[in-house]
Amino acid sequence: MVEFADLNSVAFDMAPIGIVLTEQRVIRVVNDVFAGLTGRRKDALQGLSFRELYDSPREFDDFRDIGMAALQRGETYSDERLLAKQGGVATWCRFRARTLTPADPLARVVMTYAAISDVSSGVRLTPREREVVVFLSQGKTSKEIALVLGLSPRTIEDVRARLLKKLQVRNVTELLSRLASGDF
Amino acid sequence: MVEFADLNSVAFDMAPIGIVLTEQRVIRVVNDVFAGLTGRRKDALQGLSFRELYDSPREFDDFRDIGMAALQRGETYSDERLLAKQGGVATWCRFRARTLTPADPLARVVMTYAAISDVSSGVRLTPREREVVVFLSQGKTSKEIALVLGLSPRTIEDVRARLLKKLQVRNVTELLSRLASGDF
DNA sequence: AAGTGATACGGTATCAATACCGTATCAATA
DNA sequence: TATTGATACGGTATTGATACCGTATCACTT
Repeated sequence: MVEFADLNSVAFDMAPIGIVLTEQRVIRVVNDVFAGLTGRRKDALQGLSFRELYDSPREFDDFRDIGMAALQRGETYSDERLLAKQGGVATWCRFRARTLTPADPLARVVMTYAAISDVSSGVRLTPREREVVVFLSQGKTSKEIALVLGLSPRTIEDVRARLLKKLQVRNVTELLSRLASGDF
Repeated sequence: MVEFADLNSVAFDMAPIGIVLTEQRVIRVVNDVFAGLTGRRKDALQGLSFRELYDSPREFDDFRDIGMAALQRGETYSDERLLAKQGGVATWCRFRARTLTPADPLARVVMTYAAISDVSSGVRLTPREREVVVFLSQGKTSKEIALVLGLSPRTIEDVRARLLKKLQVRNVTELLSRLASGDF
């Protein structure tokens, strides 16, 4: 049987989720899965600024402002975001962050990235479909959605049908379940 | 600055998700967050069978069968499920599992639990309700669930009705939506 | 100029889900 | 002992969802 310290590092590296630890936004530790998400080698990530992983400096700064309040309160911050992969491909991720130093939140942060779906290889939804899927995820019926959008319930059923066909599922609950688990 | 090995274990323990490594379903390694999710001490979890974390042996066995196929293919298995906390409170989690030993999947598994919401608003779900809500979150129909559990579809509809009444929602999609957003 | 995909809407048929009615067993407990 | 809650099942009625049929407009692209 493997010894305890070894198992710890195995659990860290093989956890089915990307993990990265930064100090003042400089990458100090990553696990194998995170390296895979970024399409870079582990040693290439060491010491790299987190800025390099975003497409634009603005995206980078956005998070610094958005997540800061939660971090200072010692809470876990979470959202969904794109993680840039080398080669232009992006991965849609559930992102979570927690600081180890609430007084100076960015001094040491542990972040996780759970891949939801590859936007590049995924199915493209139309604006109307994206609009409706939000109402569907709130448990609204076709009639209720039609009322809000000022359309015929029949039209909402059309959008539902298009969504089910595009994503190859049998009902809306399965659609939402697969969206949440990143099957698309 | 702290040395590398230390940072690794910090990243492991402070990652904003629960991580647990099991060997033949016996808990070998857990991080601080997982211990917190279960309401138990880290040392109390060491060596414990995973069975102890579920209310009934049936709930325990359910997963073993459901996730096995994906694990054998070396893929990450994921669903949403309730993790029982000591004291009766349950936490709705995004669950992910990956085996390190595809030939004998349960020999060594790393699992993560990302807390979605505490079902803590005075609502207590029964074992059967918890069992069924997992299938519902996968978009399964009453007939499909009845087949798997060896019950009448009529009985599954009873459980559905109890869940809707308990959580004061009008349909299953709304139930799942509120679970996912932490409204309970 | 023709074709394609998205939008919007109507009808209809079928299946699933929800909401009631009822009975019955069983375990816990007041 | 009586009651309560969970489980399990049957019937039935209504609403919602899904799957087809059709037409039509509009923007965009071959």
